[in-house]
Amino acid sequence: MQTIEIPELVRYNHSYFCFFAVGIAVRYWLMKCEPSVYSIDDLRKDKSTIWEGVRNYQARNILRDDVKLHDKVLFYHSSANPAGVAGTAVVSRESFPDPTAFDPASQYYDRQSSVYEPRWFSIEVTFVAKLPVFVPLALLKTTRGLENMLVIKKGMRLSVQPCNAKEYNIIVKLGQG
DNA sequence: GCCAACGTTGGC
DNA sequence: GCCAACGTTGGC
Repeated sequence: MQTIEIPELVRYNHSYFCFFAVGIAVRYWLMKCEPSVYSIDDLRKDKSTIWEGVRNYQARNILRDDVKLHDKVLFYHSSANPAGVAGTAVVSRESFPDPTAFDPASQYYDRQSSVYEPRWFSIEVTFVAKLPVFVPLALLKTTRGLENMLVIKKGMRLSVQPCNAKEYNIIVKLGQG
């Protein structure tokens, strides 16, 4: 797939350009991971990783169809004490069949997923930064401008969630302390 | 297509 | 570890 780079365009904070840029502009995502499985420190060490093992259809569809090269990612630690945003990453490869689904030795193996008709999809993300100050969920819940984030909604379990530039920037700023 | 049972997620 | 909230499975 061909990528269209429009850094100059997105830099304009002007409604006409923003409207025009919809569809090709960089998108923003919040991606959950249990730090006991894979943390922001692991990503910093590895530099890049395959986002494998997503076995939820809604999240699968997002990974397969919506997450694009250069999209920005908030790396969220779930099931942690406390849970919250630990860092940022960037999408470095667009959707491809999740190799763990084909691997009988993997805990994510799915015999119903074939190479010819893959059921599950991955992307690759690359480390950008670890936030100097961890941004806990409790703070997300009380920060103005983040009211519409999915992650603060009760019962929201989607592991790959859309967010926007405003929310991303607020959280990154919180993470600077 | 309904829905109960079961499994998983994830905050606390 | 608890448990509420979901998502999936499978009998009917």
